This record gives sequence, C-alpha cells and structure tokens, in this order.
Amino acid sequence: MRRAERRAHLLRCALEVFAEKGYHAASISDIITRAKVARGTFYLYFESKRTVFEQLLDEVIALIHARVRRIDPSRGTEGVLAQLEANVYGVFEALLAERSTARLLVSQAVGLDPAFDQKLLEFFRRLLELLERSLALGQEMHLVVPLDRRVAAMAILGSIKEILYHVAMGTELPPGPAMVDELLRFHVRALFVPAIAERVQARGTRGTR
Amino acid sequence: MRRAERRAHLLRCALEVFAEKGYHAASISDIITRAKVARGTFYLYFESKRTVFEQLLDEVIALIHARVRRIDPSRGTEGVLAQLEANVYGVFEALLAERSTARLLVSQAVGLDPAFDQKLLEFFRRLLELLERSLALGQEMHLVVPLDRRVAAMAILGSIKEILYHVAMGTELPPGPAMVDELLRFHVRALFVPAIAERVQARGTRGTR
Amino acid sequence: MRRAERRAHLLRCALEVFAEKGYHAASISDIITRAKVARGTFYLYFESKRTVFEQLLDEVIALIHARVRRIDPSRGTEGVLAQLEANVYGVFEALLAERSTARLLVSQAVGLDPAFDQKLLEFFRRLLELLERSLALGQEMHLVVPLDRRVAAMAILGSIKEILYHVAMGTELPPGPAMVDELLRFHVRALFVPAIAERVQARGTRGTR
Amino acid sequence: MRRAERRAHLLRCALEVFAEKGYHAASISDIITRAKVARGTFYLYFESKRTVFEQLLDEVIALIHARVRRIDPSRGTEGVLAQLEANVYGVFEALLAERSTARLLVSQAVGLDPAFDQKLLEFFRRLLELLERSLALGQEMHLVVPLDRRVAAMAILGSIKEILYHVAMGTELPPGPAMVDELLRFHVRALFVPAIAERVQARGTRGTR
DNA sequence: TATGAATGAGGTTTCATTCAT
DNA sequence: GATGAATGAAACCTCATTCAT
Repeated sequence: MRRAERRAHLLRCALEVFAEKGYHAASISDIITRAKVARGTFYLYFESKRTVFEQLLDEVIALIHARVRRIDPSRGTEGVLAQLEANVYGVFEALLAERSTARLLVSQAVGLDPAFDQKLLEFFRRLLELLERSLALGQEMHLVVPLDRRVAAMAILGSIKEILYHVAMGTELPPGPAMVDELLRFHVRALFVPAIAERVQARGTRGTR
Repeated sequence: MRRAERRAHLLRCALEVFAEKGYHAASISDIITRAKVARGTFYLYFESKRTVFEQLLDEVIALIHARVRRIDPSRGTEGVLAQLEANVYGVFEALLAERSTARLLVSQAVGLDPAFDQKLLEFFRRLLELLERSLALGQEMHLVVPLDRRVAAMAILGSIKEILYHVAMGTELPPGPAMVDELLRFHVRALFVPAIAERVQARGTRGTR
Repeated sequence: MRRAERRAHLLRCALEVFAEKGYHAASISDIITRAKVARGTFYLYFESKRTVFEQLLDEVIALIHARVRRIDPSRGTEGVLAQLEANVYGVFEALLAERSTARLLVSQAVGLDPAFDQKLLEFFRRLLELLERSLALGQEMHLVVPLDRRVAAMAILGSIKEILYHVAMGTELPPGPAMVDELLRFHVRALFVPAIAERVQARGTRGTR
Repeated sequence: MRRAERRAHLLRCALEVFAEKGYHAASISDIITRAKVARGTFYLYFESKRTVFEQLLDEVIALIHARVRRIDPSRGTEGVLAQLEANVYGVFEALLAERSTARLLVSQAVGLDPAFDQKLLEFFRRLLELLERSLALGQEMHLVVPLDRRVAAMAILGSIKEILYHVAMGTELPPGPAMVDELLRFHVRALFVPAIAERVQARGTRGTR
C-alpha cells in the first residue's frame, strides 16, 4: 500500500515538473527535490526518466480513451448529437481540470523522439478512426453531409487540440462550458445536414463575442 | 556568394537533422557530419545549436507569413471566398512541399523551452488575430454566421495544423489539392450562412471517400 | 566527515596540479586523474575549475593572514622587534613548508584574469596597509627613521615575495631560519634608527657567505 | 623595410593586447583586429602566439639589460653610489614609461608555463648575480656591511619588482623620481656602512609623507 | 605577400544512472 | 526499502593554426 502511494506521489511530482519545464529541461533532481525523496528511491519505482514520462503519457491517453465512446446510432438523431457532445465535453473536462496534464499531451510530448512521436501518433490515429467511424455512421443516417471523413476527422481533432494547446499555454478564452458549446456548434455546422445544423444553431447562439 | 551557399547548405542539413531526430537528440556532430564540414565551420556561421534552430524556425514562420494575406472585402462574396482559399492553399503549398519544414513547425518546435514556446505562441496568435479579423469582416458582410470568433479561429487554425501534423508524420491522406478543397468546404460549412455554404458545397463535392 | 576528507583530497590534488602546470595548462582531467576520482565527482565538490582555484587561493591568503599580527607597541623596543620577527617568520614558515602553496601565491595566481588580479592586489594592499601602520607606529616611537611609508612597505613586502618566489621556483638559498634572520637584519638596517639597527646587527651576523 | 614596419606594428598591438587581457585571454583575433591585419598575415610574421609573446618578453628583458651596468669601483665612493642610482633609475625609466611593458614583465609573464617561468627565472637570476657581484665589490671597499649577498640581492630586486607591480596595477604612488629616490635611500640604509648611509640619508629626506 | 574561410583537437560541464551503505 | 555519493559518457563550444585563392 505504502508503495503504491509513493509511486503515485512520484508520478504526480514528475507530471508537474515535466509540465513546467518540458521533458529535457526537467531533471531527475527536479523531480526528487519536489517529491522530497532520495535519488535512489526514484529508481526503485521507475526504470528511467523515459519510463516515468511514458507512464504519465499512457495515463493521459487512458484518461481520454475513458472519456470517448463510440457513437451508438440506435438512440436517434438527438441521441447521436448528445453522444457527440458527451465525447467532446468529456475530453475537455478531463484536460481542463488540470493544466499540467493538458500541457503534457499537447505540448511536452510532441517531437520528443521517434518512439514517443509514434506513440502519440497512434493515439491520435485511434481517435481519428473513431471519429471517422462516427462520421460514416452519421452519413448512413443522413445526418452528416457527404465529405472526406478522414479530412473532417482531422479537422475536428485539430480544432480540439488547438483549443487545448491555448488553454495549456494560458491564452485567454471563454469560460469552459461556453467555449465547448461554441466549439460544438462549429462542428455541427461543419458536419451536419442543414436541417439538423439549423436546429442546433438556433438552440444555442446568444451573442457573437 | 560562396558564403551564402555554405550557410544555406548548413541550414538545410540542420533542418533535416532536426526534423529526423528532434532538437535535443540532434547533435552538432550530426549536423556537421551530414554537411561534411568541420566542427568549427559550423560555428563560423551560427552562434550555437540554439540559434540555427531559431533561424530555421524564423524562416518557416516568415514563409507562412508571406503566404497569408488579410482578406480584402471589397471584391464581393466570391472574392472573399477566393482569398480564403488562397490563404489556405498558400500555407499548404509552402509546407507540403517539404516534410522536414512542416515537422519543424508542427512538431519539433513545440515544447522546446519557454523562449521557443513563446515565439511559436506569438506566431500562432498573430495568425489567430488575422483569422478573427477576417471573421468579423465576414460577419459584417453577413457571410459568416454569428459565432465566437476566437473559438472559431482556433478551430480553423487547429484543423490546418492537425492535417499538417499528419502530413509531417507520414499519415496517408488524399492528394494535396483534393485535401485542401475538402478542408475548405469543411470551413465554409462551419462558418458561412447557409445560402453561401450550399453554393460552395454544391460546386465541389465529388465523392465521399 | 567522509565528505570533508574527499574535498580536502581534491583540493590537495588540484593544488599540486596547478602548482606544476599553471592554471591554464592544468585540466580537470589532470586533477581527477591524480585524485583517482571520476569527472562528475569533481563537480560534486566544486562548481568549476575557477572556483577550486579561488578556494585554494583563499586558503593561502587566510593562511598568511593568520600568521600576520598588527604590531603592539606597548611592549617596548625589544617587543616591537620581536613582533616584526614573528610576522616574517610566520609567513615563511607557512609558505616554506610547501612549495606548491608558495607557487600558487607568488606565481600561478598572478596575471590570471582581472578578477583574480583584483583579489591578489587587495590581499597585498591589506598587507601593505598593515606594514604602513606598523611603520607609522615605529616612527612615533622614534625607532623608525623618516621615510615614505608606502614605498618602504612595498620594499619590505617585495623583498619577502621575491625570496618566496625563488624558494617556490627552487633556487638554492640559505636554510630557512638563517635566511629569515638575514632578511630581518636587512629590514632592520633599512628602517630603524642607527642606535637600534646597530644593536640588532651586532647580535646576529655570523658570516658573509 | 615594409616588412620590418609591419612586424613592429604587430608586436606593438600584441603587447597591448597581452598587457590588457593577459596571455591566455588574449586571442589572435584580438591582436589582428587591433592591427587591422588578416589572420594569415599574422602567421607570416610569427610562428605562433607563443613566439610573439616570447619575442615581446625578450625585448623587455633586453630593454632592462641595456639599462643595467655592472658597477665600476674605480670611481670612488660617490661614483659607486651614482652607478647604483643610475641602474635603478634606468630600470624604472624604461618600465614606467609604458605600463604595458611593465605589466608584461611583472604580471603577465609570471606562471605561464614551465618554459616561460624558466626564461623569467634566468633573467632574474642574472640580475641577482649582477647585484651580488656589486655587493661583493661594495664589501671589499668597506662600503657595504657584512650580509648574505644573495638574500640582500633578492631583497633589493624584490623591492623594485613590487613597486613596478603596483605601478603596473595602477596603485597610487609618489611621482616617479621621488619614489625612486625614496627607494634608493631605503637600499642605501639597508646596505651601506653607517658613515655612508647617514651621508646619503641627510642629503635627501624632506618629509615623511 | 595578403587574405580569411576552414579545420579539429581539446577543454569544460551536465546529468541519467548505479551501487555501497 | 531508502539513501545520496560516485560515475563517466557525451554534449557544446573555442581558438590556434593551416591553406587555397
């Protein structure tokens, strides 16, 4: 039990250090200083600096996978829209809660080295596939307009990532829920057939900032 | 004249090395080995590893700034659309031509250190402002629907970056022009009032992949 | 305890290397090879090559300051002479014991760079002030002849340094105590009123070499 | 003729640079920048950085040798005193005229490396021998008191060097001639039999600073 | 003779990892 | 398990010297 706690504490400290300084600038010294632990202790829990980072990255990835569900078409138009919303909300909820985690994913893990790039890429590709399948489904239901599903999926994913990036970097933005609503309306307009799109659009727009 | 050539050659080699290995994993040795130049020669042209990278990044940023123009509303609806297209095309043209350059911008320069992050962030913020102004203009002309311009601008920028990221990482995608067309239609649907959006949509969709 | 020993050992080895090769020719490799220690270990104890040297220099300076006392006039003529003697003896004792230390002070630290030059100069200036005050005192007691105290102080300091320099460089000289006696008689003649000077001179001269 | 001029110019610039920055901190770039000459040109005139410095040092040494004469006893007591004076004056005249030269000798050439140390030491040893022979002569003429000639010679040399060192380092001192007079009186008291010493002392002391 | 671009040996320093206590 | 001193590979950068023009 003790062991698991310590491990979690170390992971937590490592996350903060990586988020603040970036992978390379972060040193083992930074981590153990923050964790108030001896150097050797760190290596009792993790094989190397690389592996801590990898585990943190895996955690973030799992966190997001846990929030994203394949869309189930059996619940009608409204159900599909609700599920789409739930996915985007989930991701933002998970990542806005903690800037460190967001930074790790959208900034610090990028371009580290071929292996990490690969892992990141695979994660994003899985998300893209999921999105593509959802889009295909939407098209079958005649909710989604004809489009290149891969390109559209990337556009959606990219729009989410960009906002997370700016959140992580501290850019000023509308408060969480309003921002997500706004983003969702953007997606709806871009994807859905006019009949649906107009309905959603009417439901929500208040001002124009 | 000789000097400029050498410098360009070194920059070119540095770009390739950075793109392949990432900033930190790339060593001066890698660069000079590739350039077939002695160690000191490198420092004859650049102050440090950091400054070569910075110059490369500045070049990429300049490259993109050169391709992006503020939208001029005086030429009517079609003119505005054409200008939007030109901007996106320009950016893709500049970056698709060379995977290394694209990688530098969307992958290797991210999360390097506070100074580079700042530079990158400022670059993206300038692009966002430009986009926001264009959106405001579109709204005045009743071309663009009511929306939070900042969020929309980020969504657009993010969609472009994501596609570039995947291009840089080698993901399979539709051939250049088709992809850009597809992406533009996505933007049009997301931004424009239905009357315009439908016109554009009708004009272009061929298949659904 | 262990730590202090290691540190002392490293300082000792560094001293020897600096004395043998000079500051610039001495490399960290030389020091750690002699100390049979890994490269990193050196940096565990000292921040840089510069700081080891500085600490060594500080040590030598402290060593000498510890041996030199302001002259107390309350103990009469003989007392003053005895104190003068004690000071000169003290300095020689401290530095003759170890050629490396002497070399560091009179040879290796000279002309290194503006900062070290400054430190050295300040040290010598403090000694000069002390000498000047002692001379002023001697003049008040009518023991010391009228003279420019600054020039006389420099002459005395210089005579001591020159002998130390030759000792450090291995020039053959009379054995320690005889040499110091001889030097003291030189000073006495140069400084004191004839009545005192003759008394001291009579007391000591044995041969003329 | 042209060649000799250029060489002299380079030597001059090198002297200034060495005096200002010290041997190691001085770079070939510093020298050629000051001389407004290309890098290769430097090597047309000198084999290496080391050899320029060596030639400068040789020049200084020659300069001093030219000013110092063995004392000729045939011209009586006053003549001997006058010659002693002339030697010390000569050395100061040569070195006070130019701080760069003084710095080179008393500060920058010290502790450079074994070879330079050797050269410097030999130079000082020659001066010492000369002094020792003069002292022996003085003793034969019953002008100089019984003393260890080597120690006395070192004391005299050291007193001169110390003053030059402080001049070179910018310490405030009495104006040239007064300072040399003062120093000479110091030497006279330290060396000469009372009868002579008193005569000289009476002749010059004005104040006590 | 003069130039200055090119060279590369060599130095200092960092820091992830190990291991004896 | 915990500690933290010790390790040493590897990186960056400088600068005296060379050499083609």
